[in-house]
Parts: sequence; structure tokens; C-alpha cells
Amino acid sequence: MNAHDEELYRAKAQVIKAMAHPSRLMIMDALSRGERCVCDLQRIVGSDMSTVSKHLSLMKNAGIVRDRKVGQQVFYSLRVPCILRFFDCVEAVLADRYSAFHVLSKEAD
Amino acid sequence: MNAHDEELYRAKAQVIKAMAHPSRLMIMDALSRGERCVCDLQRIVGSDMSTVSKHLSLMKNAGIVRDRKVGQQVFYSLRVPCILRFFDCVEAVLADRYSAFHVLSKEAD
DNA sequence: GGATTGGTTGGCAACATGGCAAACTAAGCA
DNA sequence: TGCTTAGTTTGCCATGTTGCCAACCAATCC
Repeated sequence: MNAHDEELYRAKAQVIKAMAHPSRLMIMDALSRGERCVCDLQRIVGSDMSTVSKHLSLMKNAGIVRDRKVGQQVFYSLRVPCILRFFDCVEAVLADRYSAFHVLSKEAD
Repeated sequence: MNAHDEELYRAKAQVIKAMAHPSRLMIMDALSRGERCVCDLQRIVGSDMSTVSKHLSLMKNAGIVRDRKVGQQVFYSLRVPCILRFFDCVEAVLADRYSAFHVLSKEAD
């Protein structure tokens, strides 16, 4: 494990960490259906606008979203579409977890 | 946004969070090449065994890995292979980020 | 100019996470 | 039985994350 690899793993972890929050997942879901202004996202997420703004700047920093200012509003959109396919995989993990639990409960009968 | 959705987003975030750490990414990379005992993973990651064990139990709890005890050793393996494809996407994010930075530096010339 | 609207930033308190060390369990060996 | 090896758990501390509030900035409207 050399220094370059360490740095690469850290960079990857940063990107993944930027997705690892319920509000940020909601934001990504919303953005998957098109560009949204911060005010829209605030309504969707339901937290303070400052909180949403912080989530967005974190995601922007990680390279997940892009912003575009139009007048007073700032519109955010997804930069890399492939992350959406990943959500199906996360759901597969949950389904697998659930079915394993199910099998265990049946065994317990 | 109902309570069920909230819970679903939280569950998804938990799975993603379980991947969002450099050491855990190293572990997943190693496991993608086959089952490994904790001792192997410790050498690969290079931290204390107790630390590696904590990472593993967190990943197991999230449904990412499975464990199997053989004698004194505990072997871990990946439960859901699709997460590997995701890493390519994370690399795409990094590449996109890098190229955007590159464009900016060229514009600065 | 002043007031309003849409966002961002800084500060801070509450909470979660990571990592080391020490105590512990369980299997194998002598 | 006692010793060693492989892992897990617990405790503790340092560090990071989150979310609210208040202050701020910048565009628009009057």
C-alpha cells in the first residue's frame, strides 16, 4: 500500500461519504428527475435552507453536483449520472438483508 | 415525504455510510478478489486488528459482508457483488472532477 | 436609496465516528 | 491443565459531522 493508493482510497471515500446521508440521498433522487433550485430542494428535504445549502456545497465539493446561478436562484444538477444505478444496488443490499432476516425468522419457528 | 420513505432513506444511507471509509474500501477491494480472514485484512489495511474487526462488524451489520468461522479464523466475503460496479462510477466522478480542474487550469493560462 | 427574496457562511452545541489499548472469548496445541 | 493464536468487545479520547441560528451577500423590486 503506497502513498498514492492511500490518497486514492481517501478520495473515493470522500465521494461516497458525500452520498451517505438521508437528506443528500433525497436531494440526489430529486435531481435525478432534473435540475432544481435550492428553494425546491429545501421544500423536499424539509430542513433549514442553510442546512440544505451546506449539504449541497459538500456534494459540489465532492464532484457529485454542479451549480448554475440564474438571477437570485441557484440551480443544482447531477454531474455524473451513473450514481443513480448504484441506488438499485443499495436496494439490493437492503433486500438481501431483509430476506436473510426472513430466513432467520423462519428457522426460529 | 412520509415516515416510511424517511426510514428507507435512512436505511440506504446506512449502507452507503458503511462503504464510506478508506480502510473499508481497501477491505472491499480485497474481498472482491475472494474470501479473506481478518488476519489477511489486517495486513492489507495496516491498522490494529481491533480496528479492522470493528470495520468488519459495521459492514456486516449493514449487509455488505458475510462471515464464516473456520477453526480459529473468521473469513469474510462480499454479500452483494453489484457494489463493485459502483466503484467504477466513483472513479468516473473523480475523473470528471479532475478533468474539470484541468479545464480550469487551461482557462487560467 | 431601502426593503425583500434566495443563498451562503460562521459559530456553536449535540452527537457520531475512529482508533488505540486492555480485557475478554474461543479454538488449538503441548 | 496451561499457553498461544485469532478475533471480538469495551472504554476512553480525539476528531468529524450535523443542524440550527444569526449574520452576511447579491439580485430584484419599489
